[in-house]
Amino acid sequence: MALSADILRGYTDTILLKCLAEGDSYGYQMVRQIAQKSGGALQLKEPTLYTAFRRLTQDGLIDSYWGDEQSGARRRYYRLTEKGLERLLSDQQAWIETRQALDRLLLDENE
Amino acid sequence: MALSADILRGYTDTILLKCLAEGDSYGYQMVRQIAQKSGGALQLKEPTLYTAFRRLTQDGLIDSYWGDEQSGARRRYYRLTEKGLERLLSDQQAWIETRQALDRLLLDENE
DNA sequence: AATAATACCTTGACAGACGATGTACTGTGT
DNA sequence: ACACAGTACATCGTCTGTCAAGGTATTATT
Repeated sequence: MALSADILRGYTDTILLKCLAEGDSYGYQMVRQIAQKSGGALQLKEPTLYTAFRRLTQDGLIDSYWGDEQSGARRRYYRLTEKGLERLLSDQQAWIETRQALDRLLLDENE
Repeated sequence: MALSADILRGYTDTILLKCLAEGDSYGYQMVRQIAQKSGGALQLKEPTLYTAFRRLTQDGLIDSYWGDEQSGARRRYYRLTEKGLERLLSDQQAWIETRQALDRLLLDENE
């Protein structure tokens, strides 16, 4: 099973924030972390990823710095800001409420 | 709390199918039914609604007929088709899996 | 020397949600 | 009789997020 784009729309930002809450990371790695965590269900596409990074940076929810790799390609690391953490917490709460509302709207009463 | 647009994107169709699975209905009433069921969290907007009706009709998931109101404004009733019911069932299953994946991606392990 | 993998990034097209707006009829208060 | 709110239908144009396709550069493998 793969999660469709539209279904995820609106959650990518939160998914990225949560990912960074577990430690600084960089684009390519985050794609893999998220794929793994979702059991392969969510394969974030690169344009989606970098669009989100730009959005989150502009909103001051994350910032970034270049890693000093001795070998291999350069990496831009992203870091959660204080404001980003606050956003994450409120997004998590919103998810819990959304989940409950959608359960009521989509499923039968007795399940 | 109000569900934001992007969060719902991709679910409106399923929400409408589920609503019709409980009996034929018409636009205006469905908006109210859904608002009530979600505890006011989801106020479907009319352009969203009619765009969805067109989409679902085109896909053969619903069809419609004019009611014969003795008084009051005319109403276009919508009805779930066989194909629509099948889609609803698979959408419900998809939601359960999406919910689980998002739980893993958005929340901490111990909750 | 060619290929795959890692790692970054952008452009352009597409689809869904919705603010604004419009039509038409009914019911209510004055 | 008339204004106004409510019911009920519908569309246009804008905005936003996603992604297929494409591009650059470095390192590892064959």
